[in-house]
Amino acid sequence: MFIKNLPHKTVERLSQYRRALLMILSKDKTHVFSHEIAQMLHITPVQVRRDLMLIGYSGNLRKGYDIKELIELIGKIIDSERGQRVAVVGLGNLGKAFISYFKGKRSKLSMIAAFDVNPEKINRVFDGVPCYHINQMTEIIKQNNISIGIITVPAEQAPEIAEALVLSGIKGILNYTPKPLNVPAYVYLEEYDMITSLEKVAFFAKKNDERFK
Amino acid sequence: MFIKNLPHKTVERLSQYRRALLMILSKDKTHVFSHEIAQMLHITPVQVRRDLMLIGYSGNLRKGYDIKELIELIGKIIDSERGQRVAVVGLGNLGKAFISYFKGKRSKLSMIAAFDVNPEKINRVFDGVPCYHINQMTEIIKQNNISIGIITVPAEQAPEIAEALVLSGIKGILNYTPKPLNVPAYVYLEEYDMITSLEKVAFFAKKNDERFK
DNA sequence: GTAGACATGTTAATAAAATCACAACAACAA
DNA sequence: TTGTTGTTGTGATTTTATTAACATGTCTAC
Repeated sequence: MFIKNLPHKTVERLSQYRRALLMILSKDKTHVFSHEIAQMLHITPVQVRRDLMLIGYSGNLRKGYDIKELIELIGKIIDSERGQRVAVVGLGNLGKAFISYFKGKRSKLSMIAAFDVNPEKINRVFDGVPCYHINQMTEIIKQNNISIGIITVPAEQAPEIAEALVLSGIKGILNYTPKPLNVPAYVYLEEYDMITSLEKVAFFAKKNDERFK
Repeated sequence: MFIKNLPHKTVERLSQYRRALLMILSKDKTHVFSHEIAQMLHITPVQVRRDLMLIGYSGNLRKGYDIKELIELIGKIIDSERGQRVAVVGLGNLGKAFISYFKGKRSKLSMIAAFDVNPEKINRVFDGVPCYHINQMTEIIKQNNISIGIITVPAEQAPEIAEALVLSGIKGILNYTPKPLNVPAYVYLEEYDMITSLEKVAFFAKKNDERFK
């Protein structure tokens, strides 16, 4: 399903809507109102309705949105029909954390492999995900048609890893190192840096504190 | 130092500018141009200049910006003069990852404590940070005047932890669980969810792939 | 039926963020 | 002196994201 130019933020929220909806599916409810979704995610009902409008979904005026239908539609939009395979590069604490978080989330994304250089980790399975030596990365990525890579190695190594991923034919990279990466335009890159986030919190916490004093 | 209403994104970038600048301080350079900073972070030079304008810093027309001065000024703006103390709640893989990342970053933020319920972790020190039982959280937070909390516990427990943090007098929370939290307005809350990020990458990777084919 | 309560869907308005475009200026070379 | 180059600083514009406002529709109560 194709919808032209879905805003970045909307894509993020769709992912969250889906998860929230999956959580309430169990509770024998079949429909949900925009204000209920909004409350779960602490955003406004208008925001929810606008997002759903953008993906062309219409709810029932009296009953709200059909939960199952909506979950399915979101899937059609954000998931790739044939699924996408993911690998984590760097099986340190963060790599492990990611795999654990990921586990059990059924979806079109599957975590196929981890890569590391530590001999104690290689050829072992962590939380269902096998770990290989980084030397084998290109080979395994191509073999398994892995299209998304998550970088959780030490910062200095990030650029070479990124380059290798790109050469292996990866389509998207999620970079958790503080080192900004350079990738060609046909590879989608998302970067997140914990320290920046923390400093941001620190700044606004301080500011808030002054304001409310 | 007070500057009214610095945009969120600018605050994030200031943190990154500072880190980038600290990295090049060593290399006997004393000045830097906006396009150099921009290149390091993969943004535009205009963006850099605009941000610096917002914090009221003026460079030298011919030499660029004085690195030391700029680092200092950024510190004056985003750091709290008396420093801020941080605690991690949940010493699982993610909690550990955060502490490791944090280590060695000199700054006005200090990582004071971790909390967990696992007896094997309690009363031990991980990467220089002592771990206590969650029961002691309020007490230790107050004692040490900790003002920022990072939540890395399993999602179900996040709301109660958040509430406890707020009651303990925390001023800012960084929530890594997928559970959206509710906090009073005087507490600054930042949320980040790895799965959402991954799904976003997956979506745009897929889209990019179609577009460039 | 018809008024009231309460949803959705959407256009319009506003706010936040990024970019464009260019004036102003310093150093240098001819 | 005068042009050339390459920079900063910033008003104007554009783009992206959010919020307001309200028309429209459906059920319920009377």
